[in-house]
Amino acid sequence: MQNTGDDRVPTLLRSRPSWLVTQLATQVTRLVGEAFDAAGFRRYHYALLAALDEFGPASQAALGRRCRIDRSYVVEAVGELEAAGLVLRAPDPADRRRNIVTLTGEGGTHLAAMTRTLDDVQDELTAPLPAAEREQFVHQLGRVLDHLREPRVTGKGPEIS
Amino acid sequence: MQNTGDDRVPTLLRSRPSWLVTQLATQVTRLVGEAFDAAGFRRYHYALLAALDEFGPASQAALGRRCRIDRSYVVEAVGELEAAGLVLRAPDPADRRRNIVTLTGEGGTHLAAMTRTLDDVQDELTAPLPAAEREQFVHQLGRVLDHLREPRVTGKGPEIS
DNA sequence: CGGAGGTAGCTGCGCGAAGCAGCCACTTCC
DNA sequence: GGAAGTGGCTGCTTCGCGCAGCTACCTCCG
Repeated sequence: MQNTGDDRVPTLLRSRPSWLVTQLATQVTRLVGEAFDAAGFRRYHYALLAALDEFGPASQAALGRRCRIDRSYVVEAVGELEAAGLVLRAPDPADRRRNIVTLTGEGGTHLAAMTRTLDDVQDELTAPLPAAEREQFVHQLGRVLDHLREPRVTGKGPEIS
Repeated sequence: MQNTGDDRVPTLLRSRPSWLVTQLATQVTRLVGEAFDAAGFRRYHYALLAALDEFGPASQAALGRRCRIDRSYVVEAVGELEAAGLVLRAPDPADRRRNIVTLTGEGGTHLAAMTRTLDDVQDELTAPLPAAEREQFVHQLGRVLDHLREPRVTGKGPEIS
């Protein structure tokens, strides 16, 4: 096939962070998805385990808020994690609306394993960036994300640190 | 409500480019989507117009390749653009498989208008970054994206040829 | 010149992610 | 003790992306 420049991306797209981010996201989703598939996991499972590991047992609603996951998905994902023996789900005696979800030892093991796998993916992701820029790149992504999450910051002094 | 740190994101997610990118993408999609909705456009429409403007008339397949849009969507999007009078679609006399898509004057006008709107979105997006870092940010996104797009490595060989 | 293989346009389907609505049980606030 | 809010759960919808398959057509090669 003659090279007609068929795969040259219009600069009006190519130069836009919005386009780059969304394009990048589909590639990343694919990459991460493959890693999770190989382990029989899904993205949500890992997020929940990570939240449990870092903040300890929590209600499903709290987990959803922390991981930015909708309640409906938390129900399903926690159910699957429970079936796999990675978490325990028990009603909260102090508040009978709640289910307290707890990480099991096996859950911690799987979390650690998946963490290693995911770290590899991150390396693959940031490979083209010089090591010195990677940390900054992550930091920038975080700042931009935070900004979009709550666009009316104004004078809200005390951070939630 | 007591502040139990319910919205603190686990660092295992928060520190990962993969998570940040996908989260960011959903926010960006929402933002851009709102801008496009207000103009009765969709993302694809703009991409196609931009490609036509930059590279001139082209077949639908070439447009898809340039904008990273699947053929099936190109069909639909070009149809809508044609109905709106922003492009012309005519069979190529030299190759009757092809439809040559051409930007109309009105299409150019709409492209310019949407470009301005989108530029505002980019500003909103990169607002939290110091001006000096924005260009670098875009550049980094581009490099990472290019890297993921052609990762022909490792003897894994999902044979394509 | 005729068949093989590739390309273009088009239709249709499936997947993953996100989000909303509504229901019931229960807690909390007034 | 009533109203409002929260937590768990089920169900539905939307959107973006991508693949499979089909027909028409072009090109290459024997």
